[in-house]
Amino acid sequence: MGKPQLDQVDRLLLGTLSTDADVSNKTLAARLGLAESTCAYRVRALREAGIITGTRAQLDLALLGYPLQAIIMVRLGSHTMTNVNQLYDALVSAPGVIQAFHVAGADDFYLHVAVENAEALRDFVLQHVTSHRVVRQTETHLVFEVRGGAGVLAT
Amino acid sequence: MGKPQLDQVDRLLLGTLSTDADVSNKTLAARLGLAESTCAYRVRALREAGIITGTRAQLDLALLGYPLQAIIMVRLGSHTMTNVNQLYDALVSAPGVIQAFHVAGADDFYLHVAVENAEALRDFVLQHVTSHRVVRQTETHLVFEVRGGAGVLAT
DNA sequence: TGTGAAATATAACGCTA
DNA sequence: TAGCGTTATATTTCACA
Repeated sequence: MGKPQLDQVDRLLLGTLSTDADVSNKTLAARLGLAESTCAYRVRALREAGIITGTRAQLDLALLGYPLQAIIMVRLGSHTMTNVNQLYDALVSAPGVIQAFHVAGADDFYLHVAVENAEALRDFVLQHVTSHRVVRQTETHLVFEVRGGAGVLAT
Repeated sequence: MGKPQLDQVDRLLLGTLSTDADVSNKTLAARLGLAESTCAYRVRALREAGIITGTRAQLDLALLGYPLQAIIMVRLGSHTMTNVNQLYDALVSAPGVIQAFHVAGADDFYLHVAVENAEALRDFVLQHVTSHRVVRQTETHLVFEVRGGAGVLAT
């Protein structure tokens, strides 16, 4: 499976689906001026090529009762491979974690979390982050707002 | 429209759909032991309540030709409301931006970006970030890996 | 690309607890 | 009020021409 060849139509399809995967094949085809069968075929091909890895429902976290978001920067004291991987596994499975970035630099992980309130945020850090021995330091930054970006297909 | 009352079934539905929104209503109902009509009704209700805001296709950015990801921290020199908002608007519409966080603390924005290579990353910062007068400083951190977290429904 | 048959989704209905 | 099962209608999916 070599590098897939993507034309402009594929990029338009991906751009649309990455914004709204609910569009029916019918309207998707009409929007791009494709035959329905062709459109369905191309979307399926993009899935089989692994370009589209899946689709996810987006949730309103505030309405769900988690109106407070934060980025928690996590710095380790020891960087053996097992330490890093075990902590990573633990962090991504902690309840409230939306995304976990393993990064280069002074910090090792950035955690994007959503919680009920400030108290829950404090408890999260204590229970799921600093409770790990290997964690040397954390820094918690309140998130005012998150916006989805234009993505890589905006050009 | 007050605060919606979510029971355990709703939380299971949301947990499933936020992981894989492609499941058919039929299998979704079977998995939770609901009648198909009930299942469809509840999902629709969650949409109408605004809990489910939409669904998005997830893309494999590396396969798409953007194998390099980074977090760019952006610090402003002036924080008037118009400055902040105008920059925010510009940043989220810059090609390659996956997400933009407006945060509290020394930095103002964290940008999660995906690019073709290191050169493109440099160009992105120069063209779409530091080119704005109001930007005083940036700090770019390479992302080794991103993982989706357990989410808020993991409990 | 177009077509047609099978599968599925949607929405409305009445019935029950 | 919420769940269920059943309809009829619309739509999607898939294999094939």
